[in-house]
Amino acid sequence: MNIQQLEYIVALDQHRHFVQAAEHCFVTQPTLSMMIKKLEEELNVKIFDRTKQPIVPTAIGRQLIDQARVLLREARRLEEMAKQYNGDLSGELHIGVIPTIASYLLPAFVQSFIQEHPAIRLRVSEMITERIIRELKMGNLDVGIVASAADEATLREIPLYRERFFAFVSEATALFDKQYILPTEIDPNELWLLEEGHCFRTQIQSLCELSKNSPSGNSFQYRSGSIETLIRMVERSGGVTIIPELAMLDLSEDRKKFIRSFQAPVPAREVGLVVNREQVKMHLIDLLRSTIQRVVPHLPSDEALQVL
Amino acid sequence: MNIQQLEYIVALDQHRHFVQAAEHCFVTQPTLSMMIKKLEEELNVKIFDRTKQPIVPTAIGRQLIDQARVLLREARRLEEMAKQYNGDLSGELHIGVIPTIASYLLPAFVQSFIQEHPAIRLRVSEMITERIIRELKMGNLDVGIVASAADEATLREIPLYRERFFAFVSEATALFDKQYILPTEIDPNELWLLEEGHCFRTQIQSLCELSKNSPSGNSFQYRSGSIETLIRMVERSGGVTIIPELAMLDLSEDRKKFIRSFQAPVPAREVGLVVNREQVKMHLIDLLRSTIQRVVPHLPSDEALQVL
DNA sequence: CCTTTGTATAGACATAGCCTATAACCACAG
DNA sequence: CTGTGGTTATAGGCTATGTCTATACAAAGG
Repeated sequence: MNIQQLEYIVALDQHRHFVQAAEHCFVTQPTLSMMIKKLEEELNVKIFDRTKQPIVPTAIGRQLIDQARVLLREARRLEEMAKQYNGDLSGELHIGVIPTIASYLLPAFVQSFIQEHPAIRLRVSEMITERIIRELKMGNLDVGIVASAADEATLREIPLYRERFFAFVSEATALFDKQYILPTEIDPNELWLLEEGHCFRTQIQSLCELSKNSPSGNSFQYRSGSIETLIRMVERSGGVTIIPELAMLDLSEDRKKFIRSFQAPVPAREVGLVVNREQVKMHLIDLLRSTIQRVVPHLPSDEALQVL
Repeated sequence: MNIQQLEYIVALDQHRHFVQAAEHCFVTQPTLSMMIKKLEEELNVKIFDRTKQPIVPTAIGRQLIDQARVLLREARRLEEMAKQYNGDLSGELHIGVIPTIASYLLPAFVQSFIQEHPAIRLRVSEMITERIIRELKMGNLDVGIVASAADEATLREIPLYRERFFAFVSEATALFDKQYILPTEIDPNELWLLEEGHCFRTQIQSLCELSKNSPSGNSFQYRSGSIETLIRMVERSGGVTIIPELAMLDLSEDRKKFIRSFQAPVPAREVGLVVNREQVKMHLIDLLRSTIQRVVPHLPSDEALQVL
C-alpha cells in the first residue's frame, strides 16, 4: 500500500470512471487499473464493483475510500508543515465565504491577493455558516469568512472588521422621511428578509424581534437568496430591507438616496476568519487577513455599535 | 514521500541511532540513511540534528515525526479495516490492564486466548485507569480492562463481570470474630490501602468514607502498589485490607481463613473493556471478551450488590 | 595517532510503477 | 448473430526507486 494508490482509489471514487480518474491523476488508464488491482490484491478486498456502469465502490470499498481520504489529508498536512517552516508562500487556500459577505468582499480583495501572492492558488466557495463550520471540521476547507461564528471548541476566530447595518427604504414608507431610524420603527410586515439559513437573516430577526411586534404568518412574504434581490423588491414593491455596510457602499448614487442610517447604537456585525485550531496553513491565512484588512475601507467609526 | 519513509523517521526518533533503527525496520543502515536524507531533501527540512550524539530531532522534525505517527496510525487503521472484512483473525492486540485486575485475570485467560487464536499477537501493559484512557484516545492501545471507567464521549465500555469485595482481617482485630462485616465497622486507622492513582483505592475510600469516621493524617500509613503486599502487611502487622473477589479466590486455603464477607448489599466493582469508538479491531476485541467471560468463574450471585 | 563508534557515499541489482499497444468484455444497433 | 463504440484488463518494455554490500568519512576516546 502506498499513498499514490490511495489517491487513485479516491480519484476513481470521485469520477467513477477509469479513464477520467486516470487523467485526473495524470497517469494512463492502464496504470490506474493496475495500481488499483494491486491494492485490492494486497488488501484482499474488492474496492470497486466493475460490473455496474458507472462503476461503484463496494460496501467495504466505501469505508476504505473514506479512510484513504483521512490518510491523504494527514499526508497533505505533513507536507504543509514542512512548507510553512520553509516560509514557502505557495500552496492552495480553500476559502468558504457566506453569501452576504462574498458578493461585496471578494471583488475587493481577490485581485490584490493573487497579484501579491501569485504562488497561492485561491479556491473560493460560497456557502452558509453552518456548512462552512462543517467543512472546516472535516478539513475540506482551510478558512472561512463568516459573521460571528458559533463558539466551536475546535475552531478559532480571527476578527477582521465590523460593518454597520443600514436600512434600504422605499419612498412609500413612513421611514423614508426620517433621517435616522430605530429598529422598532420597522414594520415587520414591510420587511424583506433573506431565506432561512443565512446568518444575516437571523441577525436581523433578533434585531427586530427586540421590538416584539412581529405577528408573523401574515400576508405574503418572499424570502430571497441575495441582498441584491431584496433591494429590487423594495424598489418595485415597496417596504424596507436591511443591508450590511459593504453592500451599501456598493450601491449607485441613485440608490443611496433610499439608504437610512440607524440611530446609535448602530446595529452591526463582526466579520472574521474562522480556522480549525489544527490548521497548519496559518502563514497563508495571515496573508489573507492582512490583505483583507488593508483593502476593506475602514468602516467602523467611533460611534457606539450594537454588534449582533 | 511515502509511508515507508515515515516509518523510518519514527523508528529513528525512537532509537535515536541509525544502526538500531535500521535493524528495527529490517533494513541496513545505509538504506535508512539514504531514505531519511531523501525525505529531508523532498521536504527541504532537516528532521534530525546529527551533530549531537545520540541524534535528536530538530524542532520542526519533532512536529513532522508526530504527524508521521498520526499518518501511520491511520494507515494501520485502513489495513485493519480490510483485514477485519476478510474475517482475518490475525493482527496485534495491545491491551492495557489496571494492576488490581491484571494479576488475577491475566493468568486465567491469556493461555486460553493465545491457544485459541494463535495468529493474534497479544501485547499486555499494566497501567492505571487514567493512563489507559489517555493511551486509548491517542490510539496507542486497542483496548483497556478497567473497573468502571469514566464516561468519556469518545470511548465505549463493554461490561465483563462484577466481582465482590472481601475483607482480609488479621486475627488481632475485632472483625476476625464476625462472620459478616459492615464497611462502617472497619477502623480507617487499621485499613491498609493501595497507593494513590489506583481506582481500587478510590473505590474503597468511597466505601469507607460513607462511615465518615476517618480522621486521616494519623500515625503511620504505608501505601502499597499491590494487593499481595497489602495482605502480607495484614499478616505481619495486623489490621485489615479489602481485596477483590478474584484476588480472594486466588488465596491459599490457609489464607482464606482470614477472609470475611460483607453484609448485603455487598460492595462490588464492575470490570469491563473500554475501547475507542472508532476502533476497527472490534472483531478481535469480541474474541477477547468471549474468552474472558468464559474463563472467569461466574462470580456475582443473585444477592444484592453495591457497585462502586 | 590510531581505534572505536557511528553516519554518509558509491556502485550494483532487483523491482515497482509507468508507458504504449492491444486484448477482452459488454451493451446495443443493424 | 455480428459489428461497433465504450470501457477495463493484460502484456511487454523502459526507467526510476529502493535496497544491498563495500567503503569512505567524521568524531570521540585512549
